Amino acid sequence: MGAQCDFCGDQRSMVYCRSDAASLCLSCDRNVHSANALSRRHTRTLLCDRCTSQPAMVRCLVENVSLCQNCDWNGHSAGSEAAGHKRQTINCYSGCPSSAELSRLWSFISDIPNVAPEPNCEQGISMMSISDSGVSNQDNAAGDNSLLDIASATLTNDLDTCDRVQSLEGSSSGAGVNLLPTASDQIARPVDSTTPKVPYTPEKDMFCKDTIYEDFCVDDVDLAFENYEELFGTSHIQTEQLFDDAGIDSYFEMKEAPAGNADEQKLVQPANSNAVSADSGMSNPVAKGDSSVCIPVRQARSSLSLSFSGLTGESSAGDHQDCVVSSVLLMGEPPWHPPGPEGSYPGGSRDSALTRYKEKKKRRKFDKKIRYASRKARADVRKRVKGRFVKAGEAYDYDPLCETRSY
DNA sequence: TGGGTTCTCACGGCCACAGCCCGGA
DNA sequence: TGTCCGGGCTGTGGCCGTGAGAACC
Repeated sequence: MGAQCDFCGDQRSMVYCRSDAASLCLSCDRNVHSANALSRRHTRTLLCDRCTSQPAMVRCLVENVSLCQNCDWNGHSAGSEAAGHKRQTINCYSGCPSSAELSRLWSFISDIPNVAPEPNCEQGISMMSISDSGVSNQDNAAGDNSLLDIASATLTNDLDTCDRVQSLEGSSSGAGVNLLPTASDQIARPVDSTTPKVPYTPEKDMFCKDTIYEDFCVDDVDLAFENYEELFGTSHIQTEQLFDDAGIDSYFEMKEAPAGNADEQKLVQPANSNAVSADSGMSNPVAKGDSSVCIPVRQARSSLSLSFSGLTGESSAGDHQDCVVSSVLLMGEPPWHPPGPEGSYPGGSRDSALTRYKEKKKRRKFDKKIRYASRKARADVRKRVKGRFVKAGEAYDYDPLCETRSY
């Protein structure tokens, strides 16, 4: 480390905020991200110990350093001495966690500075959400129905996932490149503050212990799907196209197909693209509690890579590293898929599901990519008259902040 | 079956202004 | 060659007007 905090310029920076593209010390992190509800939603993670400029994705347990994707790959490439180093993924968080909470989140960090609770951040840890992608010290409270838990569970039910984990443990490039855990399915997955905290059992993720899918809650998934949209910018356009290509109806038709084995389901899937096959992964019965049927992770992964191909040059490595999509695509069920035995639609619920989907799609702006978050933030709070911006200090009929009128 | 009316939806323009971009000093 | 300055341009969200298409009579 050694980089100074971008905010105060005084303290050593420790965390990286992708939304702000800033390295911050913990104190400034709390100050900056307790300012308002929007800033509290920024997901942060540790700073890479090696380059001190990128968000860390994994923790090398041997070298005891946090590494970003590039440094990880560079340092643990096949053939290198460190290729076999055991690594753990590093959690993201949002909200305003205290130093104690961060200590629990990052147990491997011994020198977390003490940070006083932020009075503006009334909920503390309850406000905080942890993006669990591999490591946490929290016990896995059974029944905590978190999306990420489900995502992890989905992975852990797949033998391929074991391969994946092993590949993470071993070489990060070269011969193992095909099995290389993409940023999308390997690393920290930010979660909106509204998403429940994620309990975690390290053994579960790292060693593919059995996991069950009880308490799968569609509401959680809905939340996550919103997050996915919110966080993903461009790449979700692919997702829309994905649905558009196959058509949402085709998806529901697929879901209504006789609940046979996976092969039968494959037969009724639209087979026009790999992207659609990602859908097939999403419709996999894994989340129904059938641990005997697993998502073909390699298939899903290849689909993921297609999805990510939509990232433009403007997308930073961090965009890849956010990879909420992994949570969504790998979690076994589409976000609007209702819970219930066999995942079937009771009479009439198909229409409601379709309606919900359409409403969500309507709310979304798939074709819009925010290029300048600062401008968006300003526009979000700018006063208007009949939708038009007004000069500062002039009469307005709409204030996004308080929805009051000046006259 | 064709014409008229109504409704829904999509799209673009408008507004202010911070910050980006780029040319010139 | 690098830095600074200033002017022009860009992009942001909500509302409204307009046109296209669907639905109905």
